[in-house]
Amino acid sequence: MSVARPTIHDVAARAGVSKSLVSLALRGSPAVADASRTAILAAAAELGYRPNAAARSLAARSSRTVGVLVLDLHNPVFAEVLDGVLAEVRAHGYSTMVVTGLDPAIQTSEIDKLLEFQVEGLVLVSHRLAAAAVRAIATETPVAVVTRGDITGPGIDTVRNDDRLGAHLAVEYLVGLGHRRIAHIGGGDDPVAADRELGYRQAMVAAGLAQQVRVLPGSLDDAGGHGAATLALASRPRPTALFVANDFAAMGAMAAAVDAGLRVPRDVSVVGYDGTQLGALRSIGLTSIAQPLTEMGRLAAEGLFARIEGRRRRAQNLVLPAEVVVRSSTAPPAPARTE
Amino acid sequence: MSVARPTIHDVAARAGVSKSLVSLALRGSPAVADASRTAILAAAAELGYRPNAAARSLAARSSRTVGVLVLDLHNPVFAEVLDGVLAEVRAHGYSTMVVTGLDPAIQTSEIDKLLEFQVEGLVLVSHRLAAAAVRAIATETPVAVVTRGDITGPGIDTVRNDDRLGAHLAVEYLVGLGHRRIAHIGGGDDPVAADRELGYRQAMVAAGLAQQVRVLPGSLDDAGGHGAATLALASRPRPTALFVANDFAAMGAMAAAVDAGLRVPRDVSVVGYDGTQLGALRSIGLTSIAQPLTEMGRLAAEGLFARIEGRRRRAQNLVLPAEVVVRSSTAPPAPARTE
DNA sequence: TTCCTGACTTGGAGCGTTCCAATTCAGGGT
DNA sequence: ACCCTGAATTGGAACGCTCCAAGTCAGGAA
Repeated sequence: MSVARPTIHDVAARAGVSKSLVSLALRGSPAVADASRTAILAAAAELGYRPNAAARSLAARSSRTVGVLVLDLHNPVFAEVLDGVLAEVRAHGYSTMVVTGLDPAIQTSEIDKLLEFQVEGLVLVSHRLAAAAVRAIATETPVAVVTRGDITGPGIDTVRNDDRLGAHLAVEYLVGLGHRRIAHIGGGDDPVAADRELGYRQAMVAAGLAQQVRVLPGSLDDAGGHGAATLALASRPRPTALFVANDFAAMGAMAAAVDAGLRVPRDVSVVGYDGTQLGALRSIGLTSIAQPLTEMGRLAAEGLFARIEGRRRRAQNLVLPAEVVVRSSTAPPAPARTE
Repeated sequence: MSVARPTIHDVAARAGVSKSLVSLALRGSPAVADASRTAILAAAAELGYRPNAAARSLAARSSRTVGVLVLDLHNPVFAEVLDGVLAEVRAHGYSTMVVTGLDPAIQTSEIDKLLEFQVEGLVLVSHRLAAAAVRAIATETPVAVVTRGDITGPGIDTVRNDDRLGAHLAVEYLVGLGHRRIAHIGGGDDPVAADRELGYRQAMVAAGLAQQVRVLPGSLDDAGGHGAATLALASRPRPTALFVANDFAAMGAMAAAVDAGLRVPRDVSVVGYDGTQLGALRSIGLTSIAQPLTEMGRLAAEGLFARIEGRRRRAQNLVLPAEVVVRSSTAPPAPARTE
């Protein structure tokens, strides 16, 4: 391609000043005389000069970049969190390097790359790393974990919603509608899913429905929700409502209901978790426990900057409220029949 | 955080060799004696040495990184394209820097950042840049554009599907089912959407249905599809099938049908475009014209490396086939009534 | 005039690597 | 004993920038 990009030297030569002054002018130092500044900017524009980030990073001993690891870009949850992170990072004039990987091994290698780039902080959105790995990373650079709160330590901020409380909200909402046979479709061994399941159990007991507790093992995706819901809906007495571990799986559960010849919400109500924009699509209309995903991303980044800029030293563990967002997948149960 | 990371000098001192040999050993040069290599690797491990990417990039005059711009991470189309890009880039031992931005101004500033990082190539997934801007970028670094083929020039590869042909497939498939009143929900002024609309018109004429051509202006999202479909379904005679500009909008259209008291596919068939995993969700089951999204991403990256490595100089414009993926949103039209 | 001051400007020393030419050194051939 | 060779290793010069101590220079005070 283009041979030899112009450097700061070329700009200096063209403007008839020293490279140091060019550096100063380009970074907006007020000490530069107006005439010099004008000449330098003109020369830079004429040459199509573009600063070399690697050189700047090396010389300034600062990359002005934060890294972000997201579990899976297919799940819209992560896109929403990312919105918040990116906006906040941009507001601070930093760059973001985004990497992904479902597999922990890939996650580790991607994080290594970020650290080699000398990122000044790391946001982990739903990682699958071992606690020891996260703590090790936190000794090198500030870390903020979004959606999980189970790993803490010096240098590790967390931002999450209270999944247990969210599950309570779901159960209470369904109970309020008149449901009693409320089954839960679990999300596998994910720590977040475990909390939601626990919250479900506690809330059922608190509502005097200990007898009705029913948990079907599923997973956090479409297929898992479909499979578990199929089983749940085939059992007798059939549940009148399903509280599913996340929106993605809830969509599978809704399909399972249709496949079983049931109508949502007339025959069975479905509640998801996350409050993704996906569930808000008109053809889905999923009632869900909504987390403030974008805000969580924003807060994670904000917290990171507080540490990068030395405004805070202690780790911060934020817990944000979740709320029931009612759409069209829930309704009071059909009047009791002789089941 | 951690003060002063160990450098190659520290490793050299610890292993009792010169920094040059450390550099050689770390990069796996066969010229290094086994004993030295072992000592160096051990020293590096003990110190927790991590190479500095900025320094390497500067000294080697190569960042071994490619940049990727995606329009919008919320649309699963892009996640699928990204899968292909990331896999191919990783296979070449390069890193990827992903940036996003719906707004052309943000896209431009993000691309500037990528260029400052000295990326060695750029993949643009559904950008919204002016042709002149893309051509300017292509003078600095190889560019591959995915999903659009309207901007060409030296240094610009394109990978897309034939949207016009895909639209033909959709119409022919619906005609084959027996549909005649097939309306099209357009996707706005996007060049991709324009091709799909054109293909629809041509295919209708080719099928002898010139009289039935009906195009409703919409957009490439849920709301646009919903609005346009509502209008289409309210008109008389009502279309028996809707061919919608993309999957996202098609989901809105399906919802509009339900809202109008119609059932899909009994009363109206819906065909989308893109073949996203979203449409494959069990509760949606959208028939769609599927593009090989991941493969397109992979090919774009592969083409980029062909240019980075100097194996090819001329621009390449790939057009991949699309295919009808039949799911549950289409069926033969209901037997004709006296409409 | 001389000195001082403050506003600008500058050269050079890094930053942590890679790359290259040059050096060392053991062993084999003579 | 001497030269040659090739394998292994090395020092130093970049790479393009930032940062700092030091320099220049006009104009005002003495």
